[in-house]
Amino acid sequence: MDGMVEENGTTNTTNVTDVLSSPGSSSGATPQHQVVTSIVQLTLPAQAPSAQVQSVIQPNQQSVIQTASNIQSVQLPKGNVILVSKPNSVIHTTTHGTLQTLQIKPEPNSIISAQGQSGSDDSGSDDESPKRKYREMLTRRPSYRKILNDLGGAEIADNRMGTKPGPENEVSLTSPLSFAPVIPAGALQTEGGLHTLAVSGTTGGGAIVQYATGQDGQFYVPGPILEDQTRKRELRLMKNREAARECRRKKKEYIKCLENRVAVLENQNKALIEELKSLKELYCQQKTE
DNA sequence: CGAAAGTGTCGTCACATACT
DNA sequence: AGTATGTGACGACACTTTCG
Repeated sequence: MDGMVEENGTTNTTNVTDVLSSPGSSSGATPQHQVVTSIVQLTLPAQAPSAQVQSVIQPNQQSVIQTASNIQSVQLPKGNVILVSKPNSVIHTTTHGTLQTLQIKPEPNSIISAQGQSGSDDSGSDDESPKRKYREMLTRRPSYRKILNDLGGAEIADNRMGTKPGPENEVSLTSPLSFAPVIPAGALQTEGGLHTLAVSGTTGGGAIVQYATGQDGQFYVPGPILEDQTRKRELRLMKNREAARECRRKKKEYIKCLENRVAVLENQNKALIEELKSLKELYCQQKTE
């Protein structure tokens, strides 16, 4: 990704026509690009059935498409559409030597479906109810996984780091219990001779433990119940540990993508400013002649 | 050089949401 | 309703940087 930013540092607008073309261009072999208010039309020449572009694409957001060879960037304002004249065309994006495929579907209403290398959860099961989709849009910020997929970073997201169980953190609850003398008020419930106790941890957490009391008043924890609770808790902690790692990794990736996006947009801005400057100079030159 | 401050990482908990 | 999952928040710890 970092490499991508550096590559994008130079924008050369002279080779625009090498990759992007409009359907109305006179020659199929020398394509051109056309940006119409909110629609970018692409036509791939017959000789070039696929063209490589780099992209920072997010649905419903201003997006950027750039060629792998720094040739051209096309900015898509929010809510825009890419039209490709050839149905079933494919746009490959390159990031760090890996490919992401954007499949252009022939249906008029389906614009682009992105398919990362992982090919995981993007199977396009559109049986989601509109109600659910609406609610999702309104209430839940997209997960990093989703955002990354949208950004084309799915191939990175699946590149998991090695996971180690971290035995030093696997606190065993099978050790002798010593909570009985410090039972807080209201934390004890009894049902059928079996008591449920809420135990507070040292770091603000807690656990629910069940135990029974014998005839001598001593309490004991039924073995199978304790084992089951311990096992469940350890399993939950382990899963959560993994989930936290994954979440942090995705968050980092997400931030990296955002930083790359900023870099790309800054470069574009710089190029546009330069272009404007030279056009102004040209205009002043012609005016004085 | 040692203490304090800053930074990064990790495990855990709590909670919201998704799923079954 | 119960369970699974994702993620923000928190505290602990290790490491680095800064300052006197």
